[in-house]
Amino acid sequence: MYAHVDGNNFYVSAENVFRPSLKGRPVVVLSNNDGCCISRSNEAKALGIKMGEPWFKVRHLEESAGLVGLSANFVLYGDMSDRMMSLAAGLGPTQEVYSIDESFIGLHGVRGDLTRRAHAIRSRILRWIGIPCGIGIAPTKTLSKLANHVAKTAERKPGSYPDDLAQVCNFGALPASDLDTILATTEVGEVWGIGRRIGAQLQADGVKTVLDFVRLTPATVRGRWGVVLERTLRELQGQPCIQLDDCPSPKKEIACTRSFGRPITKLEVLEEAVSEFASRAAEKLRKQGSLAGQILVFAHTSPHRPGPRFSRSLVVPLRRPTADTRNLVHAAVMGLKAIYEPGFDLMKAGVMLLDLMSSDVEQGELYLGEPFEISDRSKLMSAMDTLNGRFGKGAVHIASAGNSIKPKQWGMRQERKTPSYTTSWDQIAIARA
DNA sequence: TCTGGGGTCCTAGGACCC
DNA sequence: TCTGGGGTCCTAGGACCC
Repeated sequence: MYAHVDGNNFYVSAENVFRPSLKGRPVVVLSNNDGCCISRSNEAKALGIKMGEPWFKVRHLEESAGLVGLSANFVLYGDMSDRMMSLAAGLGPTQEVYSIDESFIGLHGVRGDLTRRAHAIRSRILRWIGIPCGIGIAPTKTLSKLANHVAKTAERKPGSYPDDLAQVCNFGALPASDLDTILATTEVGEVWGIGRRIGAQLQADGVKTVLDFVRLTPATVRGRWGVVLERTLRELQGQPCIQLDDCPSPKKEIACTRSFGRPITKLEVLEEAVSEFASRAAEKLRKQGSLAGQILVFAHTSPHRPGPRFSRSLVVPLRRPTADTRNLVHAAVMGLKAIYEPGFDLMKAGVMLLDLMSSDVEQGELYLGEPFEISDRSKLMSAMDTLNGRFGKGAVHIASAGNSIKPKQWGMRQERKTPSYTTSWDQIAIARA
């Protein structure tokens, strides 16, 4: 048995904890550059605001409907997530943290009434952290996510499902006929692993509900859509195919990319941005103990704006695998210079580290220039990481990433950001009696 | 004026090997 | 008329997830 736990409207709920006056109002949290809505309160959903909807299209609702738009505060959300995950872990012996607001819990060996246990954990998370959660329980991961969907929908839209399934929904405790009724009232597109494209194809074939889908045969599904969807089908039929992954393997690629707050045309400014992206990516790389064999750099104009288009990328092989910021920045800037052309309003750029490998297997070399020791290089980098950890991001950085005296010309727009209530001493929340 | 960022996996096709 | 069998590696593109 598996449980799936996730926070309702997670980013908005995290903001609500520190600004209770937002409760009951339509609130959205915006992506970087205050671009799109990436989390919506129930009231915002009720206004018809879609996931990913551009802010400029819904902004008029500030006046007419009291809509509140907040810039994303990922530091706050990350910290609230850690707290929520540690409580969710109390549900069973193993946990897979699947995303910032979701985890799967393995329930193997857990005795007693699972539904009651889940309700208790849910109350604890609400009381101690302030985040409302949904919990789904079922024999497979895919079914547990679906059960959670039912738990949430039953709470948000009374009458859509039996009321007693609200907040916590345990498929394992349901008679088969009740489960069929639930599957028959749930659209096939709600299933984890069925996206827009395949959802539309299934609909066109007359497979409209989850029950319709579950009644197909694995062979049919495999023949038409492949092994991935076959696995989803089997999971829905109750056959576990996706293991709990409680010890995630290191990333195979690491990216750092950004849209700019305004168009950039000058190479010098781009060089600063790309240096910064490569530095950030290098930090992530060292954190997971890897080396990169190649680095990709790209820049492009906005796909939404008229005018001449530009979009280019280049993969720069590194002479030898490295996690040294200086090598990675150098390679990224060389790549940028090779693809750059003047005369375009560039709106986005980024780097990706590719061909990652463990730093345990670093290959030495015969080098006929200045001799160096591998360990000296990593000492410098870990000194940098330690300083930045203690004194804040960018306290020590590479010169080509710009300096703090001159304001960044390529920064993001973030006009509505809330304080880092839980992670910064000078922004800590103050309780008043 | 204005549209995010970061990942994974699978498949097909081409080049190349013996 | 008719054109082997088995394999690897790489890339691009498509689909999905949050």
